[in-house]
Amino acid sequence: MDSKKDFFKDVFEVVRLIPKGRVTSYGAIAKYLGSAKSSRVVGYAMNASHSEKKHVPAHRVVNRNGMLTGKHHFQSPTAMEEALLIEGILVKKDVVIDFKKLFWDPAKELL
DNA sequence: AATGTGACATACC
DNA sequence: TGGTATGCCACAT
Repeated sequence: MDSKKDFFKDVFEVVRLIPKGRVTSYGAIAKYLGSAKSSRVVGYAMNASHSEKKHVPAHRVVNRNGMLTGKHHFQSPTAMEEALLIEGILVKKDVVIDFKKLFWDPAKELL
């Protein structure tokens, strides 16, 4: 209540904690924050990440399907794939390969 | 101020 | 098996 962006701030923090070469899902973050049903807000936070002064690796966040649904919101529609590929994450048809293996669950990793 | 929309997820039909 | 409906919260108009 201090700030309406409290949720956003938490999301950004978690996203920044995502290790290189790993990916996570909106629902995982939302759940970690305590609101699994607020997954939409997580996605919205990514959209607001542009307002954040610090860089937020939003490219490491994908939907539950492992699909790069938000790549269109990046600087370039290919920036997300490129960024992921640079980190060693293979992307095919806008879908993260071995997403299940590369999946980084904050609720478990940050436990 | 109120309504609508959205980078999702889950449930139900 | 897939489309529809609802929940969640913040932002845009």
